[in-house]
Amino acid sequence: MEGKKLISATDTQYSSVLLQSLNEQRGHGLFCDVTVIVEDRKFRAHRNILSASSTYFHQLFSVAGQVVELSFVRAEIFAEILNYIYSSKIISISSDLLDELIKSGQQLGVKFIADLGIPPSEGKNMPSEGKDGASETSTSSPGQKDAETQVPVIRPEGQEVTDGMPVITQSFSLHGIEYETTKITVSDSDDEDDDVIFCSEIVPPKECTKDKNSATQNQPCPSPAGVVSDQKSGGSGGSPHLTSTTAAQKLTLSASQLSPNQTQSSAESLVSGTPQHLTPNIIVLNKPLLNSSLSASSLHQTHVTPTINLVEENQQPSNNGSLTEVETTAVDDEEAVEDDVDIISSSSPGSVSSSSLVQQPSVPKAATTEGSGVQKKQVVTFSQEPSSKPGEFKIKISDVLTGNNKELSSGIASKHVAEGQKIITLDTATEIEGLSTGCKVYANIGEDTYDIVIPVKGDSEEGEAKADETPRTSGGDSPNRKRMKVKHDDHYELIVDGRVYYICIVCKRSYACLTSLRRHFNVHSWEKKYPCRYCDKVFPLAEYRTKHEIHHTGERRYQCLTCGKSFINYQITASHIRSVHSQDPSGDTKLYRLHPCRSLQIRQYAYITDHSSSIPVINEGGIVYRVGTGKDGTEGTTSNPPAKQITWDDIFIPQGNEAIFKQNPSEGSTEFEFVIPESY
DNA sequence: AAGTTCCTGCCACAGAAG
DNA sequence: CTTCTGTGGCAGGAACTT
Repeated sequence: MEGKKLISATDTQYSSVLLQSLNEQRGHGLFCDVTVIVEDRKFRAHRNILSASSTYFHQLFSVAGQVVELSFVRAEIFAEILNYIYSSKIISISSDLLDELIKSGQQLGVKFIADLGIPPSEGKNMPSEGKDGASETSTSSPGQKDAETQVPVIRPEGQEVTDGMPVITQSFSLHGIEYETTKITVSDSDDEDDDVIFCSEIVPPKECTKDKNSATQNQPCPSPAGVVSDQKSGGSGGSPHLTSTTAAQKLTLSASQLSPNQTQSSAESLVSGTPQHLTPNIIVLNKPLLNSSLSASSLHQTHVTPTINLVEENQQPSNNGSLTEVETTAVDDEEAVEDDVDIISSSSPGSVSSSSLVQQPSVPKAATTEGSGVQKKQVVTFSQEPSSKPGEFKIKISDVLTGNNKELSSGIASKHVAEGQKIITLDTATEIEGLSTGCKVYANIGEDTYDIVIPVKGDSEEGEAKADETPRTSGGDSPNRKRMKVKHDDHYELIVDGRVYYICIVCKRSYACLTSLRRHFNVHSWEKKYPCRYCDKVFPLAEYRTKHEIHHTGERRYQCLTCGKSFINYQITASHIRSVHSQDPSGDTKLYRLHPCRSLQIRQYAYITDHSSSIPVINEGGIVYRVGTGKDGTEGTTSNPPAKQITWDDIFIPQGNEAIFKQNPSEGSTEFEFVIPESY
């Protein structure tokens, strides 16, 4: 041993080469495992890279899936940030975007960018907690106000600061900075590679904020989900954030109505939610009645919205906590990870933050509030939905503010702040889902107690947090996984009077049937896409496509038994029966006949996924055709996998790939053997 | 007003797993 | 064979578009 020399070698080029390589991969979409949707653009990237560079993503990916939507940053800005992440450089960015860039950098927890503009001197004092500090000061500092005046410190290259503060130089290199990845201990299993998580922010970009009020009607910020082709934003799916105003979610908006300061506060909290964590928190979920009423527009305000206490069961039963709040005592370690309450949330207050639940007329009688000792979350509100069916009402778990305005919150907030505790405001149930997987959450509404069950990650349904025996096999396709069973983190469950409702984590719609929710969720995730074979439209639901295609084929399956006329769909048929025959089509007697579908093969399990192959193949009813080249509609045999695979780009990207779906039926393409129904 | 699309509970079917 | 899960059609109401 003695005689041997120990040799060390450092490849100084390695990191840069590696980064460059990764960037190239990104450029080609190679190995990208996450899609970040910002406005109407989507960015493919690598989770590892993002999470390593951004505390925000680090946390987000512990719960998010393959698709993430950010609404608090503009695409243009995000592109810059992404470029930085993959190149360590910010190149020639317009100075007027700097403020926004910095702000976004703060929100995303990209230290270098977040720290741009902070004078070195100040920088030194920057809390290592990066985001934390940033968040608190963010609203006031660098980003906004000094905007123009605040010119980032620019120094000659050689003069870099070694204390870790970034300096703007020509090359923008970061020296001496150590990202504290350590603080992020959250990482639990990460694996969730499920569906989609839409992230929005409390303080939306100016433009967005402005319209907030009108947000209900329009989408202030472009939404990705809707993104797709011509489709009308897939209904609700559209943009979960800010927008959705579908009936089911009429309640939303709340956040948007928040007063400036409210918004701000929440903003802070959100921001803080980003990178900081691991602090015992008080989760305050609540929302001022006033606001709620406002927000919900006319709908409910007449009704006084009761305050709900959400109680999250904690390991520690004994929790004093007054009704209003309870602090989350440090949870057991084991669970601590999973619980990081603060983490999460990507949802935005400003965004859709209400959950609606159709409740049965007969509301349960107070199930005893079991949550005796537990962590309580002061929560939110509810509202009765006048327009709903009698007896129905919607539960709204809405935005929360850090205690400043509400009676409750305020008290609490200050109190705990004083105690040095962190008050995390969670807005919407999204957070609940994010933080309490596996925990039971109760919502006490008036006399009644409802359970909110966050399905254990990994095993979707069956509500009751099945203690997650198998922390999910996650992406890791464990061999014994049931038929490609997909893990879904697409919902949480709310149990009302023994009845389970499935709440979409994205838009908060409630469903009585999990299958309905699953089906619905695709409008958010677009995990599967159903392209029309006649035109370039793509649908998130097979049925939509089917109905749409019927219009291409012209088949009229619905026949009026009274006059014999045939119609394309039920609606027209019913309309005809009502107007012409003055009868009620939905009555007991069948007034129409539905002929079997002849032009389209029914029940074809053909859809497309993002998965792999780049060669689109579609298999419909035993016919396999290639849609890529547009040349020959090679027909194959049935047994081929029914997958028509294309990438996100094929769908989302603009006009470029339209060809893919253009089948040009007019050419009499042989691929389609549609039978023109006689009735037509 | 008519037509079209969306939504969601319900149901049946198909295929994989046990 | 049974069970579980995914898938998709249907009804019928609602919202949206033309």
